[in-house]
Amino acid sequence: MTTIEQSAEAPAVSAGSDAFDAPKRRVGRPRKNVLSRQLIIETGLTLIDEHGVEGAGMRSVAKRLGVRPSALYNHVSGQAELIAGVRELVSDRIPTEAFDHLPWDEALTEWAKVYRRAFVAHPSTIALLAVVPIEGAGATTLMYDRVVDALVRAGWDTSKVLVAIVALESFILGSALDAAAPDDMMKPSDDSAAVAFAEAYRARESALGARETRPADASFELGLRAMVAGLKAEFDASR
Amino acid sequence: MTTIEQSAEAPAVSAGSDAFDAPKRRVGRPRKNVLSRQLIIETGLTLIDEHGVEGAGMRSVAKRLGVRPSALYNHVSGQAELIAGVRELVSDRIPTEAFDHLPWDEALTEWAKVYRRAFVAHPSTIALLAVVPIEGAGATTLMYDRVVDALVRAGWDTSKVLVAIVALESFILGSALDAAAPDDMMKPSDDSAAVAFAEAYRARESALGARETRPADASFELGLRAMVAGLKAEFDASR
DNA sequence: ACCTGAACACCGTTCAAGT
DNA sequence: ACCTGAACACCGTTCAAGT
Repeated sequence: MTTIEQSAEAPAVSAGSDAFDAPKRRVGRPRKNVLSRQLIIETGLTLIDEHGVEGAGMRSVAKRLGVRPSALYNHVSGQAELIAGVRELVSDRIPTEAFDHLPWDEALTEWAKVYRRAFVAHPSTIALLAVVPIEGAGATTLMYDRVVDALVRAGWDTSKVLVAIVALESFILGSALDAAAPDDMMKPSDDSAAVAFAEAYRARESALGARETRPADASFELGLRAMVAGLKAEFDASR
Repeated sequence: MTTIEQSAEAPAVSAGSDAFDAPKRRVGRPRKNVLSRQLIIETGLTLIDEHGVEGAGMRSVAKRLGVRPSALYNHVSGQAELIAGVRELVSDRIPTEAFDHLPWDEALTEWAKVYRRAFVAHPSTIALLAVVPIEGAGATTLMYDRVVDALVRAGWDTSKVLVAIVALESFILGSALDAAAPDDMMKPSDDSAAVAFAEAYRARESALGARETRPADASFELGLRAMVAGLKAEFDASR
């Protein structure tokens, strides 16, 4: 209400510089479409990368596209579909070629790394997608299919393979979430009563500082090594 | 605005049944405080449990407490502090006694289970807390201290112990996130081209259905076993 | 079919006024 | 110090009107 009144008060010069607002298009259907589902979703991802999840609302996407918010509803059903679309967009870029030429445990390690990297590149998306259900027909399902197929061929029990993949995926998403948080998220205060923790915090800092490694990356590497080794031990024992 | 006008239109009977709205309190400081920081945060958690995260906004908390939204700002700085408070409230309930009488690897397994359970009991909080920075002086830090102390006493390298704990924590939070999602989140459509995946999905279904186990629980158990075994192998090898 | 313009029903937060 | 009442600056979404 206020917003509308304000923009109605100053319809003057349309100041060209960096303004994404004030669509100067007259009413009625335009001769050529200015929007598409894909364009809207790509814009959503761009805005998420620039300003975080809360910067990618319907009104912000519309503004960036030089369009009124209501115009978006001709192409997406609402914000939920926008978010689901962004999720698919990000996960479509996760390669699975490692399973073509590597032993299953090494391929799984490679896959986990690129999987996590895809989401760490868009930190703000992580909390979102973990919650959004994937659509049954999407490219994400095809990625799972590739991984399942490779593990079954390698000798994994068909009824257990998904359990293992989901376990690994939980670790990947949790690690991506951790990577999205600031490095000093759990920095102890100087006068902290948690002396053992404070000591370990400092020891980690100097150990990682030498190698220029982020704490989140170090934890991911260690955890991935541990989990894959544990899975392999269980796999070997069962045959 | 609309809300205010509506409640002003019907100030009539104060209909007692299940109405939480329309505070019948006159202006000015009340003789006895009706609010407190703790009460506000506990109400926040209650509403999250009842209606999910989006059901616990400032206005909803105020309504449940029979108070105007602006009254909350006398006790919390805003929504961010409310959420951080809820996080602390949930994680304060995670016990660490297992470290008193069990070997480190078994204690770590127990801790992971109760840690995950605390958040699975409040599914909607999970995405939140993973992102919210913990306050340096809170009870969460003291929990970390307890775990670090136990592992160091057991012989863990001081510079590596936090790396391992954060790795395990990533898995725990990822698993809690997974448990919060519906069981059929990745159910393949009947005509899916992902045949290996669909086959594995059915095989998992019948294997777990026999034991009445949720898929998310099975993955957590397997992943936890694998990761702790992997950590133990690396620990044993390093001494 | 696909856009604008206007409105509806919400948010979180600020602040003066009252006790 | 701690509440109400009113307002400000936002949201997502709906829908009639225009082409």
